[in-house]
Amino acid sequence: MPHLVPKIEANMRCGDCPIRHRAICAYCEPAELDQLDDIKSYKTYQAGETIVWAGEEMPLIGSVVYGVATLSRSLPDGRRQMVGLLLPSDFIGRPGRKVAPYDVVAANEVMVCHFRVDKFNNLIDETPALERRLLDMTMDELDSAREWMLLLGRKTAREKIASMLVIFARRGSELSHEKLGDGLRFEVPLTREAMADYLGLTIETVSRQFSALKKSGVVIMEDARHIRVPDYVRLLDEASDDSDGGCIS
Amino acid sequence: MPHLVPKIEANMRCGDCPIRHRAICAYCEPAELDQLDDIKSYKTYQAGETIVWAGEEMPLIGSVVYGVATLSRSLPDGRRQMVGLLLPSDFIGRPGRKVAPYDVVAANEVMVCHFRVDKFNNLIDETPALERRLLDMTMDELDSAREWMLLLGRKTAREKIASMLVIFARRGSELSHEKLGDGLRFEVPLTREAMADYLGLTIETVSRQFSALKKSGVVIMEDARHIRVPDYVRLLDEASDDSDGGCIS
DNA sequence: TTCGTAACTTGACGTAGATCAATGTTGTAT
DNA sequence: ATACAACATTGATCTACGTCAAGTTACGAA
Repeated sequence: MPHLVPKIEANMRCGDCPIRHRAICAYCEPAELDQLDDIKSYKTYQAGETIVWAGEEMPLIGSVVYGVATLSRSLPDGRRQMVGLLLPSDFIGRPGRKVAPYDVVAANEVMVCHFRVDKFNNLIDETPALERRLLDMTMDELDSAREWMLLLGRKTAREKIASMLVIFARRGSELSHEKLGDGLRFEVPLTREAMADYLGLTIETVSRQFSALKKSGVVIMEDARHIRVPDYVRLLDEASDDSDGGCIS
Repeated sequence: MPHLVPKIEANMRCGDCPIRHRAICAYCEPAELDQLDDIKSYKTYQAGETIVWAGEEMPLIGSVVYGVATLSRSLPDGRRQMVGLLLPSDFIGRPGRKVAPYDVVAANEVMVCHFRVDKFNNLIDETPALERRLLDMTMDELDSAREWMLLLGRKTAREKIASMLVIFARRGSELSHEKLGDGLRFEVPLTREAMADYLGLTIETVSRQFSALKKSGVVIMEDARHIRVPDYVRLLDEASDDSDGGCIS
């Protein structure tokens, strides 16, 4: 499979890392980056591979460098809900935590920057820049989790799909450095099943709503995984979102 | 309305505060508590009163001292989803945030320990004990938000009600210092409407599921707001929860 | 090229929970 | 006591989404 993944070497230094300014290390000084360099290593996972098993010992602390990973929980009978989507620069793990509460699964090929768990736990206690960054990232995560609660509890299937597409559109425009707007084209980085778990729906409903949005002309589907949005505001409208990517902070 | 609220004076010192060891101040030394004392004041709100309006300037940073407050978001057409329940010691606000993203509404009589916003923002930058506590609390919140996502996305109405009752039961046994177990009696601190918003249901469904749980003998309803649980494990079972209040951390 | 499998789509039908509409209950003000 | 309003319950009906069951499509292996 040919893929457009940045060429990242196993020996890359933190200072050259593509997520340097958005990840846990964003507030670090060069000297602090050196310390991170000493305790990190890169590892890639294939699509579908489980990175962390819920209920087992937390094997890693780290950051997503590229790719998309999913965070999910299950009920005893197997019903499954995704509780987070990990995009490049997102943090995996919780300092001091022994047991993983969620499954982390690679949706694509994913590269993770691993930190040695014990070393990282020590480092974060001594490095305010790391702790502060983690606080800010955790609060952002909490805000998105809460926004997702609104989606799960109150939105219709169609609104759920549209909301998700807005997220993918934002991510796509970030990756391609294109401005969000009409005629936008982007990839859907999840299977129908993963999307169903993300949205609290079934595969069939996801599929039907895609077809419905296509029929209404809100999206044009090049294939099952590639979408074009002729009218971005129309899509936002379908999502029934209040604030359109407005003021954060 | 006679109520069993602790006698808390407006001039109470942080060292005497009932939430001293669980709130944002939990890790503070006496000298740091003195600093908090200087920038705080207590205020009470009546049931139904809005403490913070979503979209307006964030008027406060603080902690719930007693009572229950709700955190919620709405869609433009009025659909409403509660995204958090604020119990004693829970923190309100986000350092540095200018605009409130959620409504905060008192469900009962609520006392809040207000910090002066600008002073608190300065203090947290200088006080690792505060920042670390906020990080830990925020991560706990994130875990509960994600657990709630599982509930909203995948649980049936009956499981949702049972899960909520487990939360109330835990809170009740905490307040009364009784051990969780059979024959437990506790108060439901929310109206049917607030519960519906919490669970992503309608009032009618909430009411019907209460009746159904009553008919099955899972709960005994003394009145609409007071519940007795003859068999606590049975209730846990109805909630289909995986971990029964097991290992946190 | 054909086969096999995983991902996806579509249709027919069933159902949990929403909606609409009374009715009952509780607490407070008069 | 009475009246009113907020809160809660219950019933009848509707519908969005789930379930079950065929098909397609895409794609890598032989």
